[in-house]
Amino acid sequence: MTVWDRPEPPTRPAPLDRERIVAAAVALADEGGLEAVSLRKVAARLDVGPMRLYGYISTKEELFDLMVDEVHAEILPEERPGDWREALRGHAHRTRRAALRHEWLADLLGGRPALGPNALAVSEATLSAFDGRTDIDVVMRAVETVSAYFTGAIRREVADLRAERATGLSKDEWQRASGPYLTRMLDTGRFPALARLVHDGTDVDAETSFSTGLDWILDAVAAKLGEPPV
Amino acid sequence: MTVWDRPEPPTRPAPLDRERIVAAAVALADEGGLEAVSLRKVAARLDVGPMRLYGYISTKEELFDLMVDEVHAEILPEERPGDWREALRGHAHRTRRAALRHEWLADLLGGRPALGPNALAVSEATLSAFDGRTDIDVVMRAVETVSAYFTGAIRREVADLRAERATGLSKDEWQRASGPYLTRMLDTGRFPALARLVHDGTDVDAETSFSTGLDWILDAVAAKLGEPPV
DNA sequence: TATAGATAGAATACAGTGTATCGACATGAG
DNA sequence: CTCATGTCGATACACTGTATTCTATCTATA
Repeated sequence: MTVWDRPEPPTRPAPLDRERIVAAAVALADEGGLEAVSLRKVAARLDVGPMRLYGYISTKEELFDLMVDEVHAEILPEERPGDWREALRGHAHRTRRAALRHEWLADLLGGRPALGPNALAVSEATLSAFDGRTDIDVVMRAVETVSAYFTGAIRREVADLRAERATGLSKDEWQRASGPYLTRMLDTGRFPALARLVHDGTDVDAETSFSTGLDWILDAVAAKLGEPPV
Repeated sequence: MTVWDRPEPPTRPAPLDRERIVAAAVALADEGGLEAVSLRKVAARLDVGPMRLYGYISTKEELFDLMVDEVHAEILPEERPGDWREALRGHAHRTRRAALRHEWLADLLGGRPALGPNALAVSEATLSAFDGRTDIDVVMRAVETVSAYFTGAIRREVADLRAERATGLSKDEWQRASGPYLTRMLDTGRFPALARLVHDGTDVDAETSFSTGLDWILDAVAAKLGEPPV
């Protein structure tokens, strides 16, 4: 009679709590996207009836909010940023990387105010890089502008990624050669400027494009904060 | 026997087409948000069985795409913009206004590539304001940056609007006084920079904030396009 | 004209969804 | 031991997107 043939005790399910629920939901979303997250599936993954969840969560939207806050833990900077520029840039890039790890984040980003503790901590970290500044309205505008930018940019990047994946073609192939509908549209001659851009524009990788736009905005912010232009 | 007592002919339903379907869907969404749009309700509004729609649309997502393109008709500029700056600014503001008329647009914006004819026409209009420029990569980055910004900014604005509406409180009241959860969080002292900003920051109306951020970015773009700083 | 075939449309069906409600059971208090 | 309380599971409801199947109506041919 060893450990191995002795039957395990009737494994009473590990006690439920929000953390476990959110973790299960995140796992599901990572695997199959947001639409793979259903309360029934989350519950199943925890060996629990669907209704149990309502003891910890009052609606599915709330679960989504919790998921968003959960990944904000990954967005927290590890060390104090050197200056405000580094803080804003880091915030943007870490959010982007989190969204590439959890693509469903792109669907939720900006969809509702993010007020969870981790999200607040992220804001705090970013803002604290502006400590000592008195022009706090400019600071506020700066943070808002940058986060509007990266929200939009990340959404677009993920959207493009999915579209690309759906056709199984590389972006280059898709845009230039085959993508039959778009090619046809551009060939109508109704969109000359657009056609020229698609045809002659060099396409840069997503990260560079993200960074470039971000840096432009940071330059603008610097100007508004009264720093001398480079 | 007048027209009035003569029974109408058995009103055979107006012939179905995409336009009518999309219009019905948009109407539903305007009234009750995106979640009020179900194929059954759209069909019902057209006095038609749900399955009829599949002759014109192959999936619900496709319907959403069509809806997005439909409102892009409202985003088309009425007259040719004076210069690129006016073009970009106009594009942003018209998109914002469209999203305030059709809040559900905020949920869809940036969620998938917008390639419908109207969306393409909007891009074309914007791009054509750069006609004659040879630095087309810079132009591309400029357009992308600006549209990333307004996508994100619009989403946040609508999200805030809804949150505000949900509590029935004015933004001011909500942020400062009652919003019990947030106040409690800020009172923990864990978010001093954030607390200070919420407390001391003057809150400007959404439109001004949108415009300000946009203008900053346009300034940055101008710099990159090699125009002298103001 | 009669009949076969094609086709458009409705009805039904299925596998899921979020969530309200209700009933059993366990646990703690008197 | 009894009773109250409160937790948890099962059941139920109204709805979703979409596949399939059936039934009329129209077309074309014999």
